[in-house]
Amino acid sequence: MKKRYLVTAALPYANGPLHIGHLAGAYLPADIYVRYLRLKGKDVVFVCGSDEHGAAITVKARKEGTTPREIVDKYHTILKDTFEKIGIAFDIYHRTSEPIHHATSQDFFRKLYEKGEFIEETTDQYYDETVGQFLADRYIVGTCPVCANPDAYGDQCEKCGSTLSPTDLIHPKSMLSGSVPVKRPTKHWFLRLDQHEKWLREWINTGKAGGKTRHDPANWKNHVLGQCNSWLDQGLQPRAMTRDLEWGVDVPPEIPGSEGKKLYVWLDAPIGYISATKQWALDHGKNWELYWKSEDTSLVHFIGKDNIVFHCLIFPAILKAHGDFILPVNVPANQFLNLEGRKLSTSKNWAVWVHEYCAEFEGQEDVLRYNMIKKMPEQSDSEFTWKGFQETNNNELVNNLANFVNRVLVLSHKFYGGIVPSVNTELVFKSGWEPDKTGQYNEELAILHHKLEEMGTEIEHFNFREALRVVMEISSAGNALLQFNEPWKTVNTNAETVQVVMNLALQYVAVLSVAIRPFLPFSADRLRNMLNLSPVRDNGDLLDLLNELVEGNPVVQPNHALGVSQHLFSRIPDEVIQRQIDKLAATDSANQNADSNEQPSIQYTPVKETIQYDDFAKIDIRTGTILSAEKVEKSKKLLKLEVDLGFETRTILSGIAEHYPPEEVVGKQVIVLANLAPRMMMGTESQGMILLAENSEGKLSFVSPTEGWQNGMGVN
RNA sequence: GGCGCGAUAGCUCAGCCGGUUAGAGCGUAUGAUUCAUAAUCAUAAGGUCGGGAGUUCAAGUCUCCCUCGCGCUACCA
Repeated sequence: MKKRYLVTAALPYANGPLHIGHLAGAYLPADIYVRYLRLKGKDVVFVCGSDEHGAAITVKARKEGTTPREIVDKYHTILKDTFEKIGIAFDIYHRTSEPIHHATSQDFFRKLYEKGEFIEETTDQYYDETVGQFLADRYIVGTCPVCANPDAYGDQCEKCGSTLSPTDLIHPKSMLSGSVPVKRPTKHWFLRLDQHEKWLREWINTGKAGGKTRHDPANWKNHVLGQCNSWLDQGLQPRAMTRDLEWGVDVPPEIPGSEGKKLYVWLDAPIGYISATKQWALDHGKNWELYWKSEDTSLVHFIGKDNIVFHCLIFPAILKAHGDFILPVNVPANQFLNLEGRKLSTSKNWAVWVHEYCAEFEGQEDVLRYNMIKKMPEQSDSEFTWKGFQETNNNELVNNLANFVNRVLVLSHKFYGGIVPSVNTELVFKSGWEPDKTGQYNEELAILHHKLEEMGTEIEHFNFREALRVVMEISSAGNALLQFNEPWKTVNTNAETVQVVMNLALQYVAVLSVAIRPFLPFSADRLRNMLNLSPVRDNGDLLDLLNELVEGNPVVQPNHALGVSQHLFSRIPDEVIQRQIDKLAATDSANQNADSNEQPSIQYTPVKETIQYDDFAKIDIRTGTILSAEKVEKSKKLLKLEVDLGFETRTILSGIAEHYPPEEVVGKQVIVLANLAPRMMMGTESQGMILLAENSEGKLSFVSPTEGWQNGMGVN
């Protein structure tokens, strides 16, 4: 194990609140890991913060008639507050709008620039001529080519979730002015990822970089390695590190051509981890560089699977390009959590919002945490259901854990007036670990020690579900210990043995009060209080506990006066669950209403700029007949058509494969744009364009003369 | 279309470099028990390991093909 740890959790984007998918994906595993390390007395810093830049925030601000600043302030506050309420124990929750972050990322950019890590490249981007501005992907709306949603953004369709690029949109429109954007060249700085491919490949697959072993790939998750290699095998391309944006970190002004350019999220967000660490160090009189530049530090990024290549390839490349920084030792990305059989969706409001949960289930934060851990999508996507939430709470937290604690405390008060009995360690009794096993006091403490170590090993390997299961085993064994020995029956006939059993049961409870701390921090505190023990300190308390147990020493001493038992967890009745299920159903029907309301209001695209007859006269449109059609290999949308124009036969590629099977279009008479410059697509030259009518849902229909017509005739 | 990951008991998931009758938790059934929030404990039933072919003395575990889910990514005049 390394000397110190720096743990990061993905920066949540400050344009919406936190839902359970975020929690189960990144924040909870990170929190458990960090709390565990602290319990083991490790030097660990846990950083996170709001990601507050980018076009989506400006778009949202524009929509709501407010400023980006107000948007990020609002959500930063909600996010920070939610994390606190649900017990995610960051050392610092920072934000990327802070000056220290702007300075840090500019320094980073400057360094890479000076080292010649960038190439400048000019590309065509959509530009809005009426407002004189380049358009970010999110500033362009149009019809989604997949689901025909007329309000899809240039980077993503929020209705069907497809990832898009602005050129995918069927009728692109600028969100700023409503005008049709034009393509215009713009210069940006690209990181030479291609030059980093070789060492990244070695580092990912062998753990070696710069001749030193940095990590063991066997400890990385399959899907993480798989996705990285998928990218590496396809060849890394230079990646733009800047954008034409209005809301973000400026490219350092002394760099020529920097006006109007902002750092792209690839740089901005991960450097947020660094600036957060800097701010934390300032606040606590520490040296941030120890955590980012010392080989003794273990850097771990907790993220969701959508962020894998970014944290495993791009950010490491950036760190390496800079030269002074360490690389992550693991990136334990989780998969996705579904809700009641469907993907979580912020825009469809298909989610359980953590801040709402905290308000509606006050004091039951740990119940959500417990469920999230049980359903953590560690290896594959998983599913949260309210019914399952209720069942795990009632069956495991109430019936098993809380009940065990309660019966031990109640019996202790009943038998000994709440004073921990002393023990004769020579006596034997029935062990709770398996039926018919004989127990002995010190042996049982050793088993507890072993279980805690097992829990720790699982956490260190990012197997949080398994770790939690091990903890619950202690509670089950405790219940069995009572069951087998039946102290309520034998307290008078075999008082001495009952004292040993009850004392041991209290040791179980005390061990649990520490063991559950990383998972259920609020309950751990309550339990300590019930035991009348000081709260667990996040500073080596587990280490101390392990040391005592291995020596055969009890962790609650004889004669210690216990506190009063309260219920650690309460049963959740059907009505409460039903209310949540109804709430989701209401969301569902609201969505459906919204859908059906949209149907009648067809959005007509605005008529294009007026042209002169001469412009039209340049266009040569002819009648033609499709002779043959076949699917273009490796393409989803393209059909390769042979079209008879009378005077000649043309090969034309047309993006209609999703609308028409090839056999259905053969023989159809069509209208062809005949003097369009030929263009190579998928290795074939397309010599024209078939004209099709398109409706508001993106469906296509051939246009042809109403009567049979000769081929090659003009259309005017 | 390409690539990656996944598909194992009713449910949620473990199964490392192939090796005895495939595991856990929850649920279910039966029995025991009553200190405890009708909680607990024991025992049992339940799987042709997504489908098909192959390699091997031996395959959930390796290879190939197919189906489904999820993610990344390409083409879209």
